[in-house]
Amino acid sequence: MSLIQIYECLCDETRLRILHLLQAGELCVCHLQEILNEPQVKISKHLAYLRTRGLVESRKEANWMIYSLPTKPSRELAANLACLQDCVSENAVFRRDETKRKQMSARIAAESPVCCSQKKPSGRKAVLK
Amino acid sequence: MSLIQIYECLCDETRLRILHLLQAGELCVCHLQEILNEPQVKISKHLAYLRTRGLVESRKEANWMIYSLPTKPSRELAANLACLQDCVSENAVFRRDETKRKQMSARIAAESPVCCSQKKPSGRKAVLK
DNA sequence: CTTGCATATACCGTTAACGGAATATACCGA
DNA sequence: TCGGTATATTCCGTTAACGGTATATGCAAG
Repeated sequence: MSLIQIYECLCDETRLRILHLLQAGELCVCHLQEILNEPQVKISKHLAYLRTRGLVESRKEANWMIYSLPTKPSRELAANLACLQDCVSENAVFRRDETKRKQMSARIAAESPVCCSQKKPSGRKAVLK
Repeated sequence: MSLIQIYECLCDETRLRILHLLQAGELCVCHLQEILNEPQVKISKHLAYLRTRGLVESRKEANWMIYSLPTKPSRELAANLACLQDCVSENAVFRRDETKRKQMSARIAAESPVCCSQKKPSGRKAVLK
């Protein structure tokens, strides 16, 4: 993971929003989809982009893929993620993402057995640590 | 100058080296050319790329164009330039650029009336503040 | 006003990012 | 095994970055 590759990953707003959200903790694809309000394929492809370059890690849980920031980020990555947090801390789009994330967490915590799409209770739920 | 645009500017090694060098002070194109050892057109185009996005400023002096970092950088730019400095401080390529810059400055200070190409003394010299 | 140097721009080919549509895969519950 | 949900991948068209070659512009010395 080179410095240039890090910057390449930071060149897209969707990826910036994903990275910003993941700094508050791991998320599955459908939750990202809900928060960012973007089509699944778009989220999925940006996550693949980030994963192949080592900016995020993923683990499988049932049929969800849960994405998170690396447990051991390089010095360059850590520095740039910190810088990103600083840069977007007052940005409306990123703040709204945070808010939506909190609302979603609250909904999940309230035991509403809904994962993402709010279509039907399914008895299943992505469990985030 | 958006945050995304800043990251786009940071995606290329030549541009990173230019920005890193400019943090130690302004430079003209031919000096950058000498330090980076890259063709003139490449340097010039990357400088134009940076200039149109507000990452560098330029002023004309005789027939030299002298490039520098913005006198009033945005918060995002300042943060990312600081981050860049931190990230490359131990990188061989960037350190070598610094060394070459110092050698060049010493040569100029020693009154060798040569601007860049070392071809012929011309009696002219780019004067850096 | 011509010559030479410094710099910028136009043109071209190659490559990769990006988004969307469609499809494939994987897993779970019934 | 079947249907549905979550996610990934393939295909495709558009766009922009990048590097190189050639050329143009601007300026200064003589």
